[in-house]
Amino acid sequence: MAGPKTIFLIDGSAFLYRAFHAIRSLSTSAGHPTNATFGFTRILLKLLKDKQPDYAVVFFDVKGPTFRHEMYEEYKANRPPMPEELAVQIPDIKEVVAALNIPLVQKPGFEADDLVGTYSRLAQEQGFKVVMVTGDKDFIQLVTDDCILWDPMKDTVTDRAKVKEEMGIEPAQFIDVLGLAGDTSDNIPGVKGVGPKTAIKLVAEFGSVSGIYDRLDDLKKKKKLHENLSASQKIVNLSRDLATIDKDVDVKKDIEAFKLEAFDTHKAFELFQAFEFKNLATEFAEKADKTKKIYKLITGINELEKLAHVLENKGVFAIDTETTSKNPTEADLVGISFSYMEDSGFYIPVNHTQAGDHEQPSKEEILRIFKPLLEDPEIHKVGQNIKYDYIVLARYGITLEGIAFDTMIASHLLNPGIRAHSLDRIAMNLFGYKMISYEEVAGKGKNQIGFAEVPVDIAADYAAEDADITFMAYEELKKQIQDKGLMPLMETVEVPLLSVLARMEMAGIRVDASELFRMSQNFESEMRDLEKEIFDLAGETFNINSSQQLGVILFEKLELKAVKKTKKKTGYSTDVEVLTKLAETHELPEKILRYRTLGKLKSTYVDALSELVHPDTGRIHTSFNQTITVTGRLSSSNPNLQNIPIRKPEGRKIRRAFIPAEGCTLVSADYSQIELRLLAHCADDAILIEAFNDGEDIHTRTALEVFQVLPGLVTDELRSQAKAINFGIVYGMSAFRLSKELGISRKMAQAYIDSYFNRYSGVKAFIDNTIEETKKTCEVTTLFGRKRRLDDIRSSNANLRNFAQRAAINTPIQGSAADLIKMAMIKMETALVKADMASKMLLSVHDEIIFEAPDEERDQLLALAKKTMENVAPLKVPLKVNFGFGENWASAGH
DNA sequence: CGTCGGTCGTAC
DNA sequence: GACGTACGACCGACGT
Repeated sequence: MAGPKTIFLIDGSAFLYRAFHAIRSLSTSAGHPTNATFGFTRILLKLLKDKQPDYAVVFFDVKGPTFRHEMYEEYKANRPPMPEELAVQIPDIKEVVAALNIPLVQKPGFEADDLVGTYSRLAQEQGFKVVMVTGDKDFIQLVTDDCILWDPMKDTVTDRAKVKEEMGIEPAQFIDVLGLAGDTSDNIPGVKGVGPKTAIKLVAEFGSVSGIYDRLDDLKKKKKLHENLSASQKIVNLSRDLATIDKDVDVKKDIEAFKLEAFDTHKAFELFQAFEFKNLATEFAEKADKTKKIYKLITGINELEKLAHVLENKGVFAIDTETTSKNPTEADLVGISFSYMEDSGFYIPVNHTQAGDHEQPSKEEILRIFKPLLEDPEIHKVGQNIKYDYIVLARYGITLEGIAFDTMIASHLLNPGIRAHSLDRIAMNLFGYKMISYEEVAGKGKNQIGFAEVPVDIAADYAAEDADITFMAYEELKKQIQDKGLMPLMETVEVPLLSVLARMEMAGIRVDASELFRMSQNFESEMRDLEKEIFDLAGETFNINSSQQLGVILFEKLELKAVKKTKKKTGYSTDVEVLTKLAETHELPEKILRYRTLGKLKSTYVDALSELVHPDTGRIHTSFNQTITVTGRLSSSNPNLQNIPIRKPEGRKIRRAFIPAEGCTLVSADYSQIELRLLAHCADDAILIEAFNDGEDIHTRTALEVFQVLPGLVTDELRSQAKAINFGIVYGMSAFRLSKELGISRKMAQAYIDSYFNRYSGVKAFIDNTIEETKKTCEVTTLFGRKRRLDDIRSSNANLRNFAQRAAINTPIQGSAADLIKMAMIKMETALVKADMASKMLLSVHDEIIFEAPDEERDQLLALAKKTMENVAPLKVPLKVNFGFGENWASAGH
């Protein structure tokens, strides 16, 4: 770049305050304030990005008296001390400045202003152009032809021409203006009745303070002003001196020292991550130093055998498969990668179409070499979502044994509250490492190619990196899991479960495709009829699926009384509750309700299920996800088989399409009242425990307790109300909700709740204790050591706090139930193998396990499951399992 | 043509 | 405001 060099002199102290006040509140999850740090960082980055300076320096004040205090005792005496919230951020801000490699200068006894003044002079003397970065008008006095003032927050520039034009004075004369006007914020007195405007006028006319006093008589006509000026000559001179920025501070004179260097990106990344500036952290995450990483493509038979041998000797390694599909049940192997030490990885192409000059050993050859290794339980494997690799390898006749750790599961156990457990995110969080993205190797959008089409050399780096990072993450996450006491849960529950789930997913469940097809046709025809009736009633056609359009029809065209708004207040609510109410006054809402029911069943279930029937197996293979829920429950997707309808007859019919293989029966085993039993156990509640120990009907018992009726006088109605209360307790229900649920007054609902807690005093104490304890640690724990952070329990926002309190009650109950059924699944799997049975576990629906048993094994399975499931863990109350079986899922229910 | 928030409805 | 945990279809606004 031609022309003189430019230096930016940054008034750090002023920006501290401005940033602090500009952003009202921002803090880390641990509560450390970060608002000033964030604001300051943003200003700095904006400066660096927009102006691309070659030279810059930040100045700060130093705490303590300055030479101005010596001149004037009252200097800044009216300033309150720096707020504690801001003071604690100053070290943070200095760290940011250091990480961005911006020189920082401060000097005891001087303010940032004086350093700016001094360096602006020095820089100009050394041939620099100067930009003073500040919002403070006092600096106008320093403006020259080579020194301007820039306010980055307002993006305004003040140069000599502007000062002359707007004030009619030279910048240096601004000192006299300040002397006359004073500065209330610095507690510098000026002339009474003289503000900036008058001061500027006076200086413009008389040239300076001394000029004014030389010709004071010229102002005789303005009596008051004359009087005030004469009375304060001493003060004006003092104020003028105080406002004069020192340009002769004794400092190092070398401006070249302020030449900027590259950021310390890694340090900046770590700081931004610690401060929880997520976007900035991502921005600063390094395209890490990949030069030290050694990734090798392995193709020759000798090399393959050598690698297998090394892996065997290491005893633990990371494995990752590359395939043709995200769905493991239909994924063909494209390559396999391994890593057994940091910064190293190996890729074995198995089935690439773009092999280049590389020989590709045959699939058979590779599998022959690696199969013994992969099936050896003594050789430990770690992976990222290794359930996927398990299923893929199983399709090639390899049963992955010795699975020791899964980084995705570890990440979730450590932090179930977030959903991002991809290896990319883990690498970013643990190492600040940006991995090669899939788009980078395979393109994106419609241009994206399959992994098999990615050239082998490129694929090798991508795939080997996956294994490498997985191994590195394993070593780090293993420590964290140990530190947090989560290893027992990991080793005895989650890791053993993963292969159980893999086998369940592979098994799938058979569906009667023709039955689904029939249902789809029937729904469609009824929906067509309904559609016609709806349009007739509405007097026009519209999209029935659009609640927005429906709202307009109902509440504007037909002028039905709107019952409520939608949650986010974006429009009229048209949900079941509203439409049911409206159905009393108009025919249309009922038709809509029916249309909705059918549409839901058709699109979400019948049609979606048909789409997902596996071409080879004729069965549906869901995914059971271990790393989604905050409580530790499993979730199911593609399709979700955990929300197949059951409550209403027409929906329940869908279960008839789920059928056993030829010669088999579907068996359903569900834990009875598992959450209430866990509540009894956790709360140690005498009545609940007694009721379960005596095998009572728990809802009837609650009716007895809450409504204080005699045994034998509990009607169905009372039992059903008690059931609602029992459910509500586990969820932390309010009187409002219970009153709506039961159609009673809020007062009455509250009375029921009071009565419940009066009788079940153990439950009451448990709830109170749990909330108190959670406040201390911000963490809840299940019976088996699963943890969930609930920082909001300390929130000043009542909404967030109440939510956290309800979660604090529900999570130990729901989560312990999840732990229990997971353990039951593992034990069932082992028991089935041990008994050498052909029965298979197919599904798990929170408190229920679905099996497929050969007809002749059915009774054996019932006995085995009863024994295994009911004895999965000793509690203060017995566990009870109910069974059902039949020729489809509907009849296997109870 | 994808993404994303909003609404609604299904399960335990 | 107002009951915990999920998945997913559909709409419509918005950005490419």
